[in-house]
Amino acid sequence: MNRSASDNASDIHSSGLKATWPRIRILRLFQQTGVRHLSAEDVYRALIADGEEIGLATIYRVLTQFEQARLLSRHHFDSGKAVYELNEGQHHDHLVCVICGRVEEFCDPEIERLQHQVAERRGFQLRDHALSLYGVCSDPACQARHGKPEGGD
Amino acid sequence: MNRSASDNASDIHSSGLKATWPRIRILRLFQQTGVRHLSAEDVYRALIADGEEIGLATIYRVLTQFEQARLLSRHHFDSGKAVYELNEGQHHDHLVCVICGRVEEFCDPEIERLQHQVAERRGFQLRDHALSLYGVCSDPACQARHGKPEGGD
DNA sequence: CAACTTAGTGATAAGCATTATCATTACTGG
DNA sequence: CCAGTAATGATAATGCTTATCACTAAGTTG
Ligand SMILES: [Mn+2]
Ligand SMILES: [Mn+2]
Ligand SMILES: [Zn+2]
Ligand SMILES: [Zn+2]
Repeated sequence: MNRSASDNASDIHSSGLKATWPRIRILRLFQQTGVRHLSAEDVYRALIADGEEIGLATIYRVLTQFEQARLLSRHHFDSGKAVYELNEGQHHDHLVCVICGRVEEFCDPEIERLQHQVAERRGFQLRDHALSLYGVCSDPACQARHGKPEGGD
Repeated sequence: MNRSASDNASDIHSSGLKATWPRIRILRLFQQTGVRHLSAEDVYRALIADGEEIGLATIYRVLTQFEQARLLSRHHFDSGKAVYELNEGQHHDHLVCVICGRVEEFCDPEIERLQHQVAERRGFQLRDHALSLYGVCSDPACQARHGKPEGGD
């Protein structure tokens, strides 16, 4: 389950990047299956808390490189900051709790199919899509703040 | 089809806001059915080009107020800046051309239904959702830049 | 394994969209 | 028309992200 530092180095190398210590530590952080979705700031804090001395600029640079290398994928939920997660191949979309921020993942093949159908009908060559559902999660503490059903637009 | 300044004033009043000149002009701009989806900067430029002297801060403030009043709705496509459109009641989602930026609207009741189903299964009280499809639109100029099918995440 | 070459790093400045501040202006109700 | 308060506009500040640049270290070569 846990991968070694040299495994990480290989992954980084095969993306055409030097296996530097910051990159190894950042990749390892995403592989340590804790919270899946991390912002640049989250990554920074986690590494600082772990005794590393890595600059925030490096975090941003490496996250961008890892995204281009398809090691990570990026999402923009409503928070205003980008979040990254380990790219493990299978596509999925997200449910985000508007109270506690919890993120759940789902994949609905029928929704995927219908999206392609919509694009095709309009003559669009589909490249990507973003689907996020926002609501109140099943946590009683979140439900307590009475969740009214979907409102607007 | 075209509504008068006093109609605009009524809409603004019934949202509990003073019918000021900047607000009337901003609302009118969205009602002049041209480009539906405008950023704060777009609105600013359009009004300046029309001889108005309205501050950018006012644009931002009024757009936020109009969104809260449900006169406008806001979206975050991949551009990094928020865009607003007239809220005419019926919900819809968006297809965005990654080459020319054109925005087309669609509404697929089946996708909507499946979204609710997903939320329900997870015990989420659905509040809102954002679905945007990104691709190359049917414009030959855009198609010319060979659109590969959907790639990633 | 040592010098070399160049990419990578970290501190910090800059950029960009958006929001806060505050003195001045202008709606609106009376 | 006037008072009172909300709104405006110039500008500073914020928050996230990217650019700059001197210094460091990964990888390579002999
Ligand atoms: Mn995910
Ligand atoms: Mn729209
Ligand atoms: Zn929650
Ligand atoms: Zn196009």
